[in-house]
Amino acid sequence: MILVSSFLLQNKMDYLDSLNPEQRLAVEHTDGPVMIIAGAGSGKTRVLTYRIAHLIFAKGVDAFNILSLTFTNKAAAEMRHRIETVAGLEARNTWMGTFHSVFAKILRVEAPKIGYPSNFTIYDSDDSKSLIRTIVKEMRLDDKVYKANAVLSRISGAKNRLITWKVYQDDPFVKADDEAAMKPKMGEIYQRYQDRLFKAGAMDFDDLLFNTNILFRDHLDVLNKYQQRFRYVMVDEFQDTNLSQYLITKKLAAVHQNICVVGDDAQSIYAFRGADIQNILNFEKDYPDLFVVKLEQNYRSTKMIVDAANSIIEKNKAQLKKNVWTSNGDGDQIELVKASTDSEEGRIVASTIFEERNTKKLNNSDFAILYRTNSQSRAIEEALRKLNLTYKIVGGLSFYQRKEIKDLMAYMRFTVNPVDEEAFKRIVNYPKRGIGDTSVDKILVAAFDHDMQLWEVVQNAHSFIGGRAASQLDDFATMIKAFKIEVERKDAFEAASSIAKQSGLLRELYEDKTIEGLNRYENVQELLNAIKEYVDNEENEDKSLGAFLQEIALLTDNDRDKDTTDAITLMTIHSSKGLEFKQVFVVGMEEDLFPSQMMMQSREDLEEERRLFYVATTRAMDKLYFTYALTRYRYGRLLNCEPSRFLEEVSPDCIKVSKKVSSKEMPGAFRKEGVPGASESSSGYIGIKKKPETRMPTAMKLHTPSPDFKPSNTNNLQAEQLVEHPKFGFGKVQKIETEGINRKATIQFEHFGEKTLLLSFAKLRIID
DNA sequence: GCGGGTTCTCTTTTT
DNA sequence: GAGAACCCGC
Repeated sequence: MILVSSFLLQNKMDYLDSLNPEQRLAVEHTDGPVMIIAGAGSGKTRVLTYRIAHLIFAKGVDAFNILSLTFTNKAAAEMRHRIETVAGLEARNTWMGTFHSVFAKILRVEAPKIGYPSNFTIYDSDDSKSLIRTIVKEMRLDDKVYKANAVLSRISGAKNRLITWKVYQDDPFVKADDEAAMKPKMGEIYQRYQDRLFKAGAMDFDDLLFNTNILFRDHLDVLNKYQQRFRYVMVDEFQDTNLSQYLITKKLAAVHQNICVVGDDAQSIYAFRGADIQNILNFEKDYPDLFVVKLEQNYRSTKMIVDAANSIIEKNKAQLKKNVWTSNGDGDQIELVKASTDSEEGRIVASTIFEERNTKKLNNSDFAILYRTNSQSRAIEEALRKLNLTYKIVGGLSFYQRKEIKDLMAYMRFTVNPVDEEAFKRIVNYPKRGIGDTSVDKILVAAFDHDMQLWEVVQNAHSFIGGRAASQLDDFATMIKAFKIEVERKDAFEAASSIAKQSGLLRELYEDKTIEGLNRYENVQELLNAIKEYVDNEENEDKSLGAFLQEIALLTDNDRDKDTTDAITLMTIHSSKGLEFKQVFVVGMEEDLFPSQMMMQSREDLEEERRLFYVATTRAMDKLYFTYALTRYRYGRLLNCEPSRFLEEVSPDCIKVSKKVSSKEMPGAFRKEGVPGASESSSGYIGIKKKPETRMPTAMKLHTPSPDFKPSNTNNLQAEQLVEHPKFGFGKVQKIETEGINRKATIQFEHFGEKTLLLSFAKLRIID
């Protein structure tokens, strides 16, 4: 054992020599608070890996005392793999995982302390939304006003900032906000939602973090236990942490103060999930004796790509100063490709890959196609299939979101935790057993009225509902009881197989002989295989079904083992973070698509989209393409598209207009205008058509709201009134229109011209 | 309670 | 364009 260690140590020391001075500092400065600002392609994962190895070998730290938090399971798996190659099996005891998975694991042990069962269920966002819909219905509210998505994101935002429903309801600012949005019942929905989750023994994604905070706040002995255990805490992708996550890490590191955060503010792209870029910008304030290292040398990309990326990101105001540079070769300019339609865009991308692959002897896996939204993959896929190019899609509709998978999982969930309301509703009448919506409603109402547990009501169905449905429910309860016994006695795989068969689910699918039906059947088999693998894996100590469910609830499609065949990668820019490819296509570079129109509410939003653009750009090692289409099918409609404003923000020296342009439409129409400074191509000068009036002037500074800005109740807003908008500044109401249940106000703003705003969204201050 | 047809809604990113 | 919600007749 000692021999092995010293051999690895020797090995590691060789590796140390291969690091540049900054990387080495980041690895060797192990104690006290450290912030590593790691520019794109600066060898961040390598540094993190060696840092852990260094802790174990050079400093003699027990791997058991190291906690390493990442954002995706994939990143965690990658890190674990790399550490084992550098530091050997000893590193296995390091706690490594996503925030959600690590704290779910802790909560599984400690949950009873805060009143939850240890076999609590984790609700995914579909479950959450369904529960919200139920609550909105029960409260007899308009589900067009209280849309599940909007309500959930509001609640999620509150939880990520550790605002309880009580605080939420008592806060006058929140109240004013909700009233201005004409959603005054939001606080009550939050309260009921939380109550129902609790009764169902369930936590949503945000609760895993929220409740960890509660646990650490109310049970100092528990906090102390983990503080002692995690002597070294590391956080990767720190720019994407939200307040809830940040406070957990801060608490954990409070005793030993060995906290190391790694991140790049320029790659912060998860504000919609509550990530707060201020965490990284203000980290220094929390730790005055902070040691900061900047990794600025990019090892990944050509000089051209690094320059282009820098020219993009420098437009942002909110950022830490750094100077990313590379000693790599110049490389080619970025190719800008215009297509007439989205399908032509796909064709050009596919044929370019086909040619490049053959002339440069590249593999499919050297190419990636990145887009802003998942729905854009369709047109690209079609084109790739026509040329027989192998591709794989990362993300998109997840395996775990498929109906058949959720159905089987719901059976397993309900068996393990028979108060899980969402699981119950899913399976009680599937396959059909004559228990309709009316009976289900009666059961739920009975549980609510008598303040009884769902499972108790189901077992005593005769006392609450009559006739046929009651005896059907008896059979259902008997079946679940049988499942419970199986779960207790057998391992996850045996129990799950038995549940799949006995429930009739497998038969139901088997009888469907359509292609989709066959697919569904195979998917269920695949899930069972996954369970088998889980059981067979030596590393998993707890082989119960409950343990497996815990594990799987936090997996996403990105984490599933894909075939290792050589394939082109298609994914959203968000999923591409941390990856690299020789050639990258960023498709759909159209205004309103990228930057997304939904995002364009404020300067902060624009800056986040720009960071996303930066992330996309810096994935490429050798060659980068931007493509856009002049028309695109979206939601079944053919839209006219404007090229993205981002195209104009890239340094003109870095872009050339591609020869691969629209076959149907040659550039005559746009010959006069053009990308400022873009070089000419042999086939003509293709430019960017401008329509400035549809754009928010980027150069113009957005209004800063008055210090006492507070949205007014806009129910009685009328024409001629003066208002202040937090982003657009002062303006005068022109007219108010009612469209269905929506009210719209047309406002003439001092600096931004006339805008029509939906009153349920706009936060306006009425000036008396 | 069920099945089939139709209408409506949501179209941003993920743990 | 897809999936959920809704409606209607049996």
